[in-house]
Amino acid sequence: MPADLAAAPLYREVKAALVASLAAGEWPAGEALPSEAKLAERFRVSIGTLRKAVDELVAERVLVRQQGRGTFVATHGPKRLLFHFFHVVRADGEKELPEPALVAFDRGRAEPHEAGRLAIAPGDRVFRIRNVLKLAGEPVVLDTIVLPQALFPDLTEKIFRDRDETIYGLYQTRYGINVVRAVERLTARLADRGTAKALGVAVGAPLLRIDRTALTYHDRPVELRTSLVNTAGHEYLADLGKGA
Amino acid sequence: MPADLAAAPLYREVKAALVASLAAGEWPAGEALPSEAKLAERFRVSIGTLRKAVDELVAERVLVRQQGRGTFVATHGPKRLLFHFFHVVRADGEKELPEPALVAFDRGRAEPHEAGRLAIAPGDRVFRIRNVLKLAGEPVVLDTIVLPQALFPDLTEKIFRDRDETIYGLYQTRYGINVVRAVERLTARLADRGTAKALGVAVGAPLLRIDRTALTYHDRPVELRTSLVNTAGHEYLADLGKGA
DNA sequence: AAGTGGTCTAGACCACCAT
DNA sequence: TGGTGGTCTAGACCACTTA
Repeated sequence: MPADLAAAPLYREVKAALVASLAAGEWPAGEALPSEAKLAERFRVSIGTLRKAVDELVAERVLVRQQGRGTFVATHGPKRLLFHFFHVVRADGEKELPEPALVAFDRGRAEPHEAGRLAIAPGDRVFRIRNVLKLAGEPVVLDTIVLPQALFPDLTEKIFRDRDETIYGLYQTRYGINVVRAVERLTARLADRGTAKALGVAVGAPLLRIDRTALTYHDRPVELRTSLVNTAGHEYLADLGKGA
Repeated sequence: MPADLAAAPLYREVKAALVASLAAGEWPAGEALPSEAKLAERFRVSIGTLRKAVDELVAERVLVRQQGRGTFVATHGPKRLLFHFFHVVRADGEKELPEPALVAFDRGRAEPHEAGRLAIAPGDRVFRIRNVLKLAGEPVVLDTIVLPQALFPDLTEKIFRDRDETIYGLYQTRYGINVVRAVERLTARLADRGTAKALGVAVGAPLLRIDRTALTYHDRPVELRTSLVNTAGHEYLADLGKGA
């Protein structure tokens, strides 16, 4: 009997099954998965094969292993934010946790270009949230977040403002939406009046613009974010070739 | 007998030994390494352990495996350039190979800030090379490359201009210098007169500035490159969370 | 057909954590 | 002490390339 033409290796099937369970919320954020021995039994594979599947999810930072304790769904704490989702650092290279201040929280409709990137229909309801991020007390980044209301049904300004965790942490713990990846597109722009005022720069000053699409399992988009960064004293740090 | 406090796993030692051999040029660019069975024998480890070491080097794109053929030192061809070291894409997302045009080739001395990043002494001899990169026939990027002369002893304008491969390919094949990683720092700047002319934009137009340090084995810096990008029709694409 | 990397398994032992 | 992940090994078999 000929082999399947596009037969995926067993460990990929196991990985896909794990991702399906994760996407279904079988193991909530921070929860321990069953032990590797039990998972291997459940999928009827050897422990080596199971480990290879988990290895890949650990490399993608979806899962976290802790020797002696178990394997966990990675949580969105300050460390993960700083190391993997916030690349603006001081010009001297020092990393610093941004301090967000809510500027506006509105409801609206998705523009066509937003709808395309969010995989929703133009005109669908969205939240528009605006934040100023301070670094060392100085406003450096102006963020505009666009969220499909369908994914965050009961979100309110109060909930957003009173969260005691990171923004992606809120998505994860309250809405079961786990951001696992993001794609960023960077361009240079000139500051308009509103932005100049918010960031304390001159109109026409050069700004770094970051257009981010945040994705959950299966590369489903869940958030759009535009960041305007004053790079007078900060820069965007990218590391190529480590596995990116 | 107590275990070593900071004992590295065997496969890490094997990996370090492989990197040492690579850095020493034991297997030149594009050459096949000995088979996994032979390498396992050489390091006196099981094939599984040897494979784990090679796995990591493959993930870092230092080595390339080809089933049925062997394991090779990764070469710097157009594909590797496009996928891992050149992140400027058209605004519609299409990737395109840049076409470089040499603008200037000079010898000079390292400025203090350059010396720091290149791990050489201020005043050491360097090459300064300026390129304009065209995309779809239009000038989009102005590159300034700084190279320590000590690492590229016989480099001349003619050699640089007449190469029939990528720039990193030239470093690799002619000088045995294999760029395996790069760190990029991005900021927004306004175009000065010279840059505006080279890129065909107005003085004061916003440009994306990329400061890259290219590294070889053991994170030794080998090249500094400053790119000024006209992001009117292009953008810098970064993928977070895939392993970056 | 011979040689290479790719997958899968089974089991032993170690290091770490909770109790 | 028992359970967890981490390492290392040995071997079988498969898929692919080259000649």
